[in-house]
Amino acid sequence: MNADSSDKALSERAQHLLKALVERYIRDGEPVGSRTLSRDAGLDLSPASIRNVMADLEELGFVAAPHTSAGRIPTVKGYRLFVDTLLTVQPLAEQEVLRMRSHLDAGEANPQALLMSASNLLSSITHMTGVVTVPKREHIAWRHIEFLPLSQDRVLVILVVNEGEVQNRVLNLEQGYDASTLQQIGNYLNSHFAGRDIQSARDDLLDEMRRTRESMNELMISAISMAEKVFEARGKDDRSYMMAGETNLMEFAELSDVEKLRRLFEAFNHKRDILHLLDKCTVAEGVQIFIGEESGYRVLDDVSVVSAPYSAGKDVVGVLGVIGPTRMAYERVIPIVDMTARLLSAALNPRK
Amino acid sequence: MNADSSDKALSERAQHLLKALVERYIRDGEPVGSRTLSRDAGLDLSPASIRNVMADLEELGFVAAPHTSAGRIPTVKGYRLFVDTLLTVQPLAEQEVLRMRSHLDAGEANPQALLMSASNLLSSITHMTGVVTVPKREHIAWRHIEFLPLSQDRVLVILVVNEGEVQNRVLNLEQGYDASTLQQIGNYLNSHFAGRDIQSARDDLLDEMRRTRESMNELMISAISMAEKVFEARGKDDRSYMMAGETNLMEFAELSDVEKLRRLFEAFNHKRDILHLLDKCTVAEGVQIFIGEESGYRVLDDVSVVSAPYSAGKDVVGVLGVIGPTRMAYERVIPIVDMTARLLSAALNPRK
DNA sequence: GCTTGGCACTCTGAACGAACGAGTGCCAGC
DNA sequence: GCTGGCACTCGTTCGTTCAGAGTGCCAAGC
Repeated sequence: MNADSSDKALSERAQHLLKALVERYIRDGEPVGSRTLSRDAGLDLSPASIRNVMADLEELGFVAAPHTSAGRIPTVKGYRLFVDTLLTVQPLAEQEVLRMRSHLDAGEANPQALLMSASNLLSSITHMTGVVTVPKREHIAWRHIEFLPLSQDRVLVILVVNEGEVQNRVLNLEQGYDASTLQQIGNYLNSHFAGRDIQSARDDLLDEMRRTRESMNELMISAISMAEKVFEARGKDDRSYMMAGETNLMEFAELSDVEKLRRLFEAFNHKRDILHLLDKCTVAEGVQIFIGEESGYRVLDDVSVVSAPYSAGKDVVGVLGVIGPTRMAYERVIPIVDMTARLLSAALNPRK
Repeated sequence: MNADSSDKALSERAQHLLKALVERYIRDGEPVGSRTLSRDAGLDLSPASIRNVMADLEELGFVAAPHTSAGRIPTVKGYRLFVDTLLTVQPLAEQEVLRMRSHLDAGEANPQALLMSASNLLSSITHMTGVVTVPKREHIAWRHIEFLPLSQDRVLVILVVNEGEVQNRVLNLEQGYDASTLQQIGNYLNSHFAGRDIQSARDDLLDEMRRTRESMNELMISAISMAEKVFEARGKDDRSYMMAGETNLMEFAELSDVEKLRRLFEAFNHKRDILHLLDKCTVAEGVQIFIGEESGYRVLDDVSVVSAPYSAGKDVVGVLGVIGPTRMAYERVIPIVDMTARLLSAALNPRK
């Protein structure tokens, strides 16, 4: 009917058949032929009629045939239409939500452990790879800093921020400090900055450093330089993520190429590309999906990413998601990712 | 000559040929035929003679032929003899040692980072997987404990032991404590136990708990219970390891079977088997090698583990090593593992 | 008595073609 | 516009063939 490829004019029937085809392909992983659809789609059409529709769908780029005498498989464009408008999301059973909640709670109040737990949850119930970015907060609240002398010129700095996130680092100094001096520095910093935003604390410190310069007592200079180093350290490995279930991906037939797997796993290790992609999801409202090449990263050509932002308080602070083969059960994965994001947000929310 | 299979009586020539065969096979990865050895082994023998020797070696179980018309490949027993008595270890070049040392030092004084760095070093220069167990010390020195209130019933405990190893954990308590009470508990514990062995500190605490029982003030009881929980936490994830370069293993042709790789990677994640194996190496003097099935763990049937214990001070505290295909360049890997263990020991040694 | 050339034999892997099955595209008829 | 029919196209599988590599064994030679 429509010779040009304006997507709007997809007939009711074509949509229904595309949906049936995608669902079937996701289930079996094999190209779907016209005979199968004739039996399966519930439209009471002969294979020949279906072939006509298929020819249209192929011309419009929604499906493709691996070779002349094979059935059709969805293209990325086909998957996209499917998840955007055709897919019927299966809401999670009450019981399943409870199981997820209990998995996340599990007594572990430590934020790091909580993220790991969420990642594990995602990977275990989807049988794919779960990923959770480390929260990136606009405001990081200074809680406590502590300096411990290790030896003559080495000092251990422990910085606690937010709801009990602990960072530590060993500093090599030119000059030695005794325990009580370090204690004083710590006390000074804590009394001034506890509860405040760490960014502004940093600015204040730098400001003060500039203003008073020489006249400043030596204690303060060391305090600033130490605190500075801690900020730096925090800035660096801030953007990161937790992953779980990487090996799950090795069970999928479409990823049985060792070379592709290697590249994928290396991308997981280097984190950069994955982080860039996930960062894009921060702005989205709810679940966001990248299908195959849509992500724009070569290594992710053969997988899809289903992600959702999560928040702590009012602000979106991170993204979590699932990475799996393009041929995944989206109608199941989407609500799972969505719910995990909600549960994690709830767990991170300072309940009072 | 020797019809029975007593290994002692391997002729000089047989040993020489076995060595040549193993070296050749490690280099090329293909079964080695008699013609090749005739050209290559420098023995000036015809292929026919070599075939005779090969037949003997096969009967004794040192080599095997994948099929009738293929050359021979070493068996596990063959590799074993090779690494035990035939192999000529190539000492590391001075320059290489320096590069390794600088990689390890890299300014990072934090013990955790140091271990990771060693693991990375191993994997990057061998192109295989590096592993370093977290140190298990006989004596863990209590350095500092700190209690921070997070909310009404949640307290963050930070425990510092040894040379700046920081552990933290969030405790959920029935009863609330205010900041100054927590401070007092911390002060009490630190003044009593700083510098002492953590095991004995624990015993003392338990002792004291038993002796004074009711009469004990509430502060102390909470101190003990908190400390106890920290000990527990420490005990649990104590035995662990750092790994690097897992993906390197995916480049080896002999490990191109995705299913095998999956099992191997899952073993890496579960840690249990690998830890058991590595623990065995603690007792060994120097470099210890497990070839294929020798390890006794199915998942490790297709790989070899080259390991060496490392120490801090006088005590052996951990093991590091390399995991790679059975067909690896042992003469190169052995000195690398050995040197890395020495360098790490040196870096961990409290230099004064 | 060890070493060696010769020779028959075995096995793998690649190349080839035939047979088969699945599925398509197209056309003519309803 | 739907449908049955038919020719056609591929991929897969299977058996066959052939070359190559390497062995085992035997008999001759030093």
